[in-house]
Amino acid sequence: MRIATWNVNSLRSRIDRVEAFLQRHDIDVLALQETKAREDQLPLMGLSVLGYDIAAVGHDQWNGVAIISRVGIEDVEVGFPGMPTWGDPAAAEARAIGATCGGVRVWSLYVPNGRKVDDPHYVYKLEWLARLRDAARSMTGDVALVGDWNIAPQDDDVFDIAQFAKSTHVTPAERAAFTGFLEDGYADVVRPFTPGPDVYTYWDYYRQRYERNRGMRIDFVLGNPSFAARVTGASIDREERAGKGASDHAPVIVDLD
DNA sequence: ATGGTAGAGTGTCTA
Repeated sequence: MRIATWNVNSLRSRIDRVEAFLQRHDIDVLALQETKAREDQLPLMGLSVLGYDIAAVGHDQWNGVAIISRVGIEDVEVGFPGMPTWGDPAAAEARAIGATCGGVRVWSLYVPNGRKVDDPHYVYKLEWLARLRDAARSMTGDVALVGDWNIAPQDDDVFDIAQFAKSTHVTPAERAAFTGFLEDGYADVVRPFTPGPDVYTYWDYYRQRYERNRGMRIDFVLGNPSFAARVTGASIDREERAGKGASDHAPVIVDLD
């Protein structure tokens, strides 16, 4: 089985790229973030023609997560138990969706950005991660927590750590939150197959960051022990970020036995 | 400190 995660930065504006990606890589399950679509704007006809079902939670203008699967979508859950809200509850809700696909429990996660370290959104981000960790501890079966974590766990995961001195994504508190999942038995199943430095999953649209490979590694697949034991390979589809009409994130792909 | 780009949708907000 092949599972992927992708911050697509609008599903409707990039549906052609999504369909091409699914076919190019023979994807069974695709977790999406920043779909920027309400549920009533989904599903999209082309996906069902290709044999995929979709489960989604969305919002008018931003956020939005979805899971696309051709191996079934069962026990769909919007949000995880204890997930904090912020501002518009509908927007806050549209950051996590879980489903069992082909026997694997997949969570598509869009971790709050945090904005600035002195912004209340940063506190919200840390609280959100703490509650996710609590929820993840009691998840059973083969579990994958996938998506845009908005954390660069290592200095090598950003193009120039000096430029992030006063920024979110690299603070000790955010990195400790990420490490907490590892302490609980979850593993980054992609990094062993994609050794860095200078291996990224996101490049800002500004200043030709992709062309100069000035990016960040912030999209991860964290698997619990039984999931991780099934992983046979992983890759980052860096080429998907190239050219006109690309998302600012590249898809991350994991193979299971 | 600011601005650069992109997507939601027409007002700015979010990243």
